[in-house]
Amino acid sequence: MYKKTFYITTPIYYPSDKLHIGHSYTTVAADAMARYKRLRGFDVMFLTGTDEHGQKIERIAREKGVSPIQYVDHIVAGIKELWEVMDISYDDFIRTTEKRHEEVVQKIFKKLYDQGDIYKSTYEGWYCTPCEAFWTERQLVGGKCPDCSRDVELVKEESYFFRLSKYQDRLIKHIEENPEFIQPVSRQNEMLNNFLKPGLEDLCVSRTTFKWGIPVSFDQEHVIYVWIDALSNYITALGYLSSDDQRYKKYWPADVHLVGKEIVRFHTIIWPAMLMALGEELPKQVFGHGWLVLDGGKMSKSKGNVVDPKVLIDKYGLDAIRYFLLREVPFGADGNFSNEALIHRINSDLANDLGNLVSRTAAMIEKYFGGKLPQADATGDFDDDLKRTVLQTPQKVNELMDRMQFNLALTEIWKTISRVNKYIDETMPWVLGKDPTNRARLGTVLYNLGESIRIISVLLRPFMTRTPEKIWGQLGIGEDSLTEWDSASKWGLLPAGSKVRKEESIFPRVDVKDEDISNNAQAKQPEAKPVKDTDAENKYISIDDFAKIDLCVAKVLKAEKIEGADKLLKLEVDAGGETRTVVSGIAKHYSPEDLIGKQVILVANLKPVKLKGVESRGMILAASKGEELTLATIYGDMEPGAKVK
RNA sequence: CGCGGGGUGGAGCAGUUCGGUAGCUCGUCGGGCUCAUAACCCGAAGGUCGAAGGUUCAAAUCCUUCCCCCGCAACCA
Repeated sequence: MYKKTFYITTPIYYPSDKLHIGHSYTTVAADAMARYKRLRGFDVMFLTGTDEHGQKIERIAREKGVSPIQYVDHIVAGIKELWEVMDISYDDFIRTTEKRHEEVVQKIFKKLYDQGDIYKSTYEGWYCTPCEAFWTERQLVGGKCPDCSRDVELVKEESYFFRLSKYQDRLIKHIEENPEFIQPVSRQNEMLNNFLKPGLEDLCVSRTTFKWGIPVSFDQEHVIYVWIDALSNYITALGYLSSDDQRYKKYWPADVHLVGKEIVRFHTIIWPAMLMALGEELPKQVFGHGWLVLDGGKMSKSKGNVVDPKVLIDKYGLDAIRYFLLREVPFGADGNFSNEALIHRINSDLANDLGNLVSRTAAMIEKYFGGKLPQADATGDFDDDLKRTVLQTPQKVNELMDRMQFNLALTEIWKTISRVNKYIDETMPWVLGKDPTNRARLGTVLYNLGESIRIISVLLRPFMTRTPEKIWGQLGIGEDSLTEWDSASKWGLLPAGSKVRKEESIFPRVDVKDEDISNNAQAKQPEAKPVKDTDAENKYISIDDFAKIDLCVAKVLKAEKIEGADKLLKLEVDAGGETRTVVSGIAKHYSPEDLIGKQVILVANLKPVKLKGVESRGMILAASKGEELTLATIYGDMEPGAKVK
């Protein structure tokens, strides 16, 4: 039988370090989509992998005293292990160091060269010798290397270029005629206005400054730079230009490339242009999702605030993490990641709503019917409304999943869970249980609960990989016909007489007191930057360094103690047209009423931080020695907001 | 004027396309219930929708100006 195909990819990750929760986010989303499509009957191809070449890997390997391939082998093993732990159902994992990839990349390069889409020219850039890195004019920070802040020199290098500019007009046309191509739409405008309309420059696609890459087959001095090497993974994995291109014929063009918003550009400009040059079809869609941000700031290795998914899974369980990632953030927008939010989701959605629903239902079937699912032959009030709500859910979930709105799909499922919980209160089975004449009605109520839970469990299958089976275990479901996707649209499949057994909670509540809910619980302290300046230079800061600190006069409007903290006061200050909340550790020295109306000095651009659950935006200056402390203030009156320098 | 996103009850968000009772989740308070994981159900309080102007019978929504936050600026999902 012919099945419709569905080809979905994640980016190939750069194995310079362990992956963090952001990579998991992309991959879990792709996995949920792949699972959903499989359940809908598609022949799915789900590809992920690693982008293993480049100067950075070469350098890190050298620092560690191993060969690049040894280094990436090690990291990639860890990545595969992580995907194993996260139940990522990828169909293929491509590594750019594999022969099947390298050979085809060389062919692609040669082909583009032969047809004139790649030409040799010179590349002019700023070179930092110690870092062995090229930078463009715009990348430089104050004319210095953005990595090490040392001087750079202008260097000309022979290089191959791809005629990106040639495809500019066709790209613009394609994007404008295919609104589905770039999702969400906001990214489409960004690409058009920001990059395409102003005009594209030809792209440098080879390097001579490092060796860890795929050599240009006809010019051994050059290795192929990231663009052609990495992006082409989406077709080399399918056997494009190889002796066996069956999978390419079957699955290409991709239905969706799932990418983080920062690489939308490469996937919607460079990659399509390459495909146009090759005369191949373009992917149907590139979906750029947002980021999980931590403490309002981007998660990154250099900031040292990365969250390790494994730690979270060990602590809270895989399905809780998968649920959180897909539920918490509208797919496409940025969202906050915090342990606090995670625990909230686990407790309220998973433990209280879903877990508890399963528990109370199983407990009642055990209690009133000895664990044997009763018949449903005494319908009554609320039944129709319950069934209608439950049976409407699959269609809603389908529609939302087709638009990759994971969070909304889950919201729909949880609305249904809520409806089912309400049904228990409406029908009050514990009251029915007291009067034997109500036995048939009680049985029906419990049957309806069991059947509702079955349908919910089926709908959870794309998102959660362990929980549905746990539920089936408790409801005595063994047959596939009761767990297929389509079975979620049919009422009454669960056979009476099924053996129901209350087992341990599928989602235990997390005791918040035991947890460190601060966002930094999972974050490493940023490593101290190696000192690069000489001692003499370090002793002083420049006027520019000082200028980074934004000090201003602020007037205290409100002050109050913070519950549960003996040193902290919560202050509302007027910082000149702006009211800020600042948490200050001065409660032992000042009482709130002392402070109202006082003028203080505020460090206005200090990174916000949550103290005892209150977000503090800034810091009040004070002088202290030992136990003594006194606030810094202004000599005379000054308007709030006035700069201090 | 580099580009983009955002500023809505205590927290996190929806609503802004095509103006017309400001909605959801969590939290708080009150009530109900006791089958269940101190869970579940019902109700209530709480918002000058970043600021100021303008258009309009009517603005969170349209226009103008401004302020603040975040990100991007040739490979950090």
